[in-house]
Amino acid sequence: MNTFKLMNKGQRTLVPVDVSTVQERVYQSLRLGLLRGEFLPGEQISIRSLAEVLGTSAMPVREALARLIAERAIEQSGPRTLRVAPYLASDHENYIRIRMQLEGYAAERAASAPKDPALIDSLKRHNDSMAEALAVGDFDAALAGNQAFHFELYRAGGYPQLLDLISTLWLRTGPIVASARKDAKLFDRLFHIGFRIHDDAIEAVERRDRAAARWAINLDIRSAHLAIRRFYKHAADQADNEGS
Amino acid sequence: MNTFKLMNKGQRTLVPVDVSTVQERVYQSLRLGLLRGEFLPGEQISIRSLAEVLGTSAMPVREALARLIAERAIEQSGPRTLRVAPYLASDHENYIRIRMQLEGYAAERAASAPKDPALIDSLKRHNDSMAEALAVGDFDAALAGNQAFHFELYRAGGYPQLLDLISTLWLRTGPIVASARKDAKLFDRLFHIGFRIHDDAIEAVERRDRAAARWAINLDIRSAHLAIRRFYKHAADQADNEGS
DNA sequence: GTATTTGATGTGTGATCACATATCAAAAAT
DNA sequence: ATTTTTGATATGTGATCACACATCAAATAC
Repeated sequence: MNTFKLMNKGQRTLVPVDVSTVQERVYQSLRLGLLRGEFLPGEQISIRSLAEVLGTSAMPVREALARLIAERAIEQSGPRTLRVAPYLASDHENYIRIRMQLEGYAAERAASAPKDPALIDSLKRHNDSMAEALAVGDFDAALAGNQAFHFELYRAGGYPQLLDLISTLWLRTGPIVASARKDAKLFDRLFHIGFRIHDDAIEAVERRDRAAARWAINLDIRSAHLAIRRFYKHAADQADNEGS
Repeated sequence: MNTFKLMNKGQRTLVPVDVSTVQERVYQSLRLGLLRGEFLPGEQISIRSLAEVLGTSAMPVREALARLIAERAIEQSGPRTLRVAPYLASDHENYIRIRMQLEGYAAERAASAPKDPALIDSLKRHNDSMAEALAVGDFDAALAGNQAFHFELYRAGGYPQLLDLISTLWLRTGPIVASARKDAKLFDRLFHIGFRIHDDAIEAVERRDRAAARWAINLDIRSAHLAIRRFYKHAADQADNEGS
């Protein structure tokens, strides 16, 4: 008669409980939105408006935003105002340097890991999908492909904690990068260069060349940074001209 | 006539508003508690109990904990259970490697910055206060001195964002480090070694020797790590013996 | 005596309300 | 016509309540 109980107890130990709270889904939704550029840098955020759009009450949104504030993806610009972190040239440059340290290290670790043909295949696939998306002008898919490539590589480094830190950095700079799509020509060129650098990175991992892997990723980050800086500088100049 | 308006617009940009909400004070309080070792690794956390102790309602505590969860200082171990991140040897080792990348880089930047006698003085003062605290067996003050030394150094690197990342890493590993105080002998030796390494770091900064600064900080982190690993290994062995 | 059931207690989650205050446009006074 | 005042609206913050569920010990049934 206690057969059932034993069964229950036996399978109870580590069943990955899928308790998906409303707050969690709101959080993931906002996170995705930030990475896909659905929020502009500096854009004001309202708890109640978001709650209405997402079809929940204000409570889960409030908590999800609290988490995003803790990750510095959203900031409190005043006593009663939330906004997406705006673009600030010097801040962004700081983030780029930090990202080079962290992501360069992750790439280095990925290249040090035992050779994994499946990884190489997967990286190539992500990079190709990025190029294909670019060919048809689908910037959303290109961004997703780029992100998938990078995180697949970093995941191979084998540090969940490092991956997590890098994620929050991407979350902070996500809206800034994604907004650059407004200049289609620049965005297109940026990703074409990225595609070639990714190829170098894949080759470096294949050769298990740590230094080359780090170098490639750092070049990728830096070149993207330069393009984005140019974009915002251009936007600022244009705003000045209109203002005068 | 628009003088006032222009002034307002000019100074509006970065006024550091001091709206200290209850939530913020709760958050800072919990943060300090974590860093000072008032919570044990793996300890269960209850919103309502904390609210009672802190003399607030559950609401601010809930939000403060949400932020700490986002920073991975507290984790959700089950559907309805919060706890301080427990000690896990491999996880902690990962954090150590990441800290070496980030804090080593920060030290490097501090050593690259223009020479600043006030900084050197301040570093020496923090390091001495750590040694003095140690001499009278005040581990709380020693921990505080150690922390002050490190963050003073990193602050000199000039990257607020980097400092922020390092802070969250310290928050995650804080309870683990602070708990090691239970082995007074080990803790004492750990800090004595730290004192000497800090001296090397100060000297490196004085000479503006980036490589030496990075090396010293990395040695500091690594040696602390080894001591702490030994502490937890010893504690686990003891628990095994008692269990047999 | 032992195994099962039950019930009290404590947990995080989410909804709803009251509140102080920031913002902005309309109205009033100069 | 310009400046000042005012009032409506929207904001985040915090308190309180209802709820579903997990845990554990006491009570019950075997």
